[in-house]
Amino acid sequence: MAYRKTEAVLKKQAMTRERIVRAATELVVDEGYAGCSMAGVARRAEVATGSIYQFFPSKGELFAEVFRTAVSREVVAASQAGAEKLTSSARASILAAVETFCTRAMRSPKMAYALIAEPVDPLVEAERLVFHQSFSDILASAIVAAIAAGEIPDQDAGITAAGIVGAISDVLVLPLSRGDTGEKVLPALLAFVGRALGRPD
Amino acid sequence: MAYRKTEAVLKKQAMTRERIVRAATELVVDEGYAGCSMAGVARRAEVATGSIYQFFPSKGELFAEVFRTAVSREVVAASQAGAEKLTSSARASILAAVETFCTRAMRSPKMAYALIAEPVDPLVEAERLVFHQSFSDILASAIVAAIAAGEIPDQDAGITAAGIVGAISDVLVLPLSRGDTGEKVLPALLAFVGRALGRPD
DNA sequence: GGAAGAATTGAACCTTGCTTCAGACCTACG
DNA sequence: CGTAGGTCTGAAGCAAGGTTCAATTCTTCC
Repeated sequence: MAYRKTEAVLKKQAMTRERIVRAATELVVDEGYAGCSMAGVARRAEVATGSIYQFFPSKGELFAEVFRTAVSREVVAASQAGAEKLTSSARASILAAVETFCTRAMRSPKMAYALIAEPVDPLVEAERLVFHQSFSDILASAIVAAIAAGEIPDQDAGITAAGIVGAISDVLVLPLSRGDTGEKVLPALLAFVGRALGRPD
Repeated sequence: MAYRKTEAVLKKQAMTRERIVRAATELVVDEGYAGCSMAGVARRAEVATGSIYQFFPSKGELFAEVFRTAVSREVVAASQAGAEKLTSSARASILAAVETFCTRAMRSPKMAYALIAEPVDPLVEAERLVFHQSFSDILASAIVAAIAAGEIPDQDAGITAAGIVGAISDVLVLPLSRGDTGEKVLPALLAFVGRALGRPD
């Protein structure tokens, strides 16, 4: 046995892997999923196409990771924003989460469009479902809290949450797919969400 | 000149064309867009693969027509349902349109999923946007009427309409993608839409 | 330095399914 | 009938892009 992986090699590989994920992410941010090819990722990461396959078994798996990471980033940001407002009111907390999500989406429209609505392969599609679901779950628990606090009327929290996520998606999709910032829709969207939550009877 | 298209030939061709569109539509209803290949359409329509290209320049164009037809059918059904309730109240009219849409969607889940959310090619994707837009437009004008009638508070009708379409989509997507009927979500969804429209102050 | 073995390269390969097209078959009309 | 021209067939062609792999380069350790 004349060769054994050393610490340095492992570290270098980890960096390469990360560079690949970063390159793929940047490609989605810049061009959308449609503009992503393995060759393109390789070029941007400065590795050979074949090298990607040392770290990921397929294109689907690579981009599933890209999406998963992006999703978790967004979910954390939104739920943090919600948590910060929790002291004032449950309503405000929900609206803050929604607003944060929208603001961030408008900052990377291509990525947001990819996460929300762009056609992608099945493996990646699954991550998108996770995204809608995760975000919906955050809202749902906030909604449950708001109901308990008597701030909004009794309702099916899961449906309301899914409805809000859907409303955000559809309202943003057109602006986002154009690369437009769609800044002016935000107030109206927040008003919509506010009404959809309802007022205590 | 020893040949000139006769009435009978034209008629036969029109029938063939229609058979192709019908076969393609049935395929989407049965298998979703993912299960549609040109060979499959040809088999089902009992023509040769090549014959399809006598009527449609590409797969995208064929399915764009399939989607366009399906969309207009749904839009007509929903707006009719809305119009029928218009005498009672503008609110009721909007809710009737939404309910009709959902009920019909649940009857052909694969087609509904394809129209709402399934990954498709760009040409067909455009039709999907038209779908969301058309449905949104119907709701928007009903919403404008409701505002004018003082039944709901002043609001950006376009955003509310888009929000409602999005909410419907997202609430239905999970059930639909599973082929589930999702019957129990309808009341909660209608309640959501009702709240989102708002009550006069 | 050199042998053993791992990582990396990138051009060739392969798969999938849309599209084409040369030939067979019809239809119209003299 | 015959011929001119259209229509239909379905297997072959082809494009795009993901994946593979023989050759090369690098890493470890004696």
